Amino acid sequence: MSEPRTAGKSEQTRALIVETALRLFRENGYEATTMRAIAKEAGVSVGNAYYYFGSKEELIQAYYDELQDEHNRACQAVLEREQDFAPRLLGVLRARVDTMVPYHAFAGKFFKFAAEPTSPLNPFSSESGPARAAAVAIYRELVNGSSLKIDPEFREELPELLWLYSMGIVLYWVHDSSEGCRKTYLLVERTVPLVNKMVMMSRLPGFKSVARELVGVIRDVRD
Amino acid sequence: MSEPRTAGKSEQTRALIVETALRLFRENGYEATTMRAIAKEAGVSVGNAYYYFGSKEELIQAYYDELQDEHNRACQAVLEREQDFAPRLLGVLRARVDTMVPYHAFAGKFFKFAAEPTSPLNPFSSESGPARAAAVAIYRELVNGSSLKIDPEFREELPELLWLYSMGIVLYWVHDSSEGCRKTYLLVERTVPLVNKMVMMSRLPGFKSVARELVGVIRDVRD
DNA sequence: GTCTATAACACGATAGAC
DNA sequence: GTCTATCGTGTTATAGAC
Repeated sequence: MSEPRTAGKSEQTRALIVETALRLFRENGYEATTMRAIAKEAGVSVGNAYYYFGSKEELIQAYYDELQDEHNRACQAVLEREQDFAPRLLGVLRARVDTMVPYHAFAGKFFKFAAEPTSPLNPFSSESGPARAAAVAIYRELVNGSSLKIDPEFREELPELLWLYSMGIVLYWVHDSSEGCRKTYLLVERTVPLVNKMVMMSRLPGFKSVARELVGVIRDVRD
Repeated sequence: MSEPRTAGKSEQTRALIVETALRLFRENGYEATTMRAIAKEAGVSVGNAYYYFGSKEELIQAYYDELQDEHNRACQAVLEREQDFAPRLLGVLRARVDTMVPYHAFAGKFFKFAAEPTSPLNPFSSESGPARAAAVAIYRELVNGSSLKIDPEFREELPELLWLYSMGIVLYWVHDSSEGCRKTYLLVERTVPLVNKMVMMSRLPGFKSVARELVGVIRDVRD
């Protein structure tokens, strides 16, 4: 019978490799960091690194997971604090940007992989399904915990729409070269009231039909 | 004095390399096609291929340029034929998808580079400035040639907004694995009436302010 | 199952000769 | 402008040790 310690050791090695990789990525950039350097710095062999991670790209998944955890924690605080829809949305999106900002310098290199349809890293892939579901769940909690009075069908789809909106913010952020990503924060602060206004308007007669139609489109083109 | 033929030869070699590369990309995919294979098939040395194109990635630019030309031609036909805003938009977007569909199999590999902020291939880069301006110009002609009665400030920004919308369609298309990209066509057909309706509504009192605010946001966060 | 050590491979890219 | 030779990289293979 093997000790439970064995599994612990394995996890330890895996974690060591990830930490080392992320540190080197941060210090020298993604492309300048070689698998040989990661292995050497972590004190393992190249073969061992490949035993745990099928490719250099796969190391990025660990970074995504870390980001997601961090964002989740930040969101819980926001959603406990705020009651209304707009401040909740603002807080969640600000938290999203906050967690990403420290990695802005090399996020672009990572983002490249997320953009590839065939990559498991892309947020629409089946492999990203659980991560995506977790992210959408935040927006569902955001919506459900607020006193938003809108069409139930629209309310059902709103979390996914908000997640898409957040992906748009991320897309802008990746390309934002302003100091401290000031412009991304500006984009969030200026668009949240707009989104809020449009959501509110969806109740008005004459706009219900637009909202309904929007729901129909989403359901038809969703994978 | 060198003959003008010399410059012609250079252009000839360059064109030969591009043609060969695009053909091989199409036949075997982007990643399976090596620079060695391109050079060999074109009858030049690897070093010579790199003399004309700084990287394998750079060969993709030629493909983009080709797509853009094709789309421009298709759009002229549409814009001569249609007068109203909605059919013009529908025609232009359908043409956009039409020109891309034959390349769907390997477009994803290309798209990856377009997503990288540091790449000259990305549509928001300064190197893409002229191509982007040409693309936005199509939407400007689309708007100006139609009898659309909207706020002048909003009208000024609408072409860029429509271009962004078209980029969203492209983004969806890249990930669309339905036969013949049926779902992308569906997305276009279902969202164009929605966009049209929202643009029309921007005239109504109570929505003018939203449209104005949107214009303000765009101007503030634009690079 | 976890790990080392080293060699080898194919590729993108570059150097330097002609 | 064009070539050949070479480099550095991600990745794989081999051949084992514990």
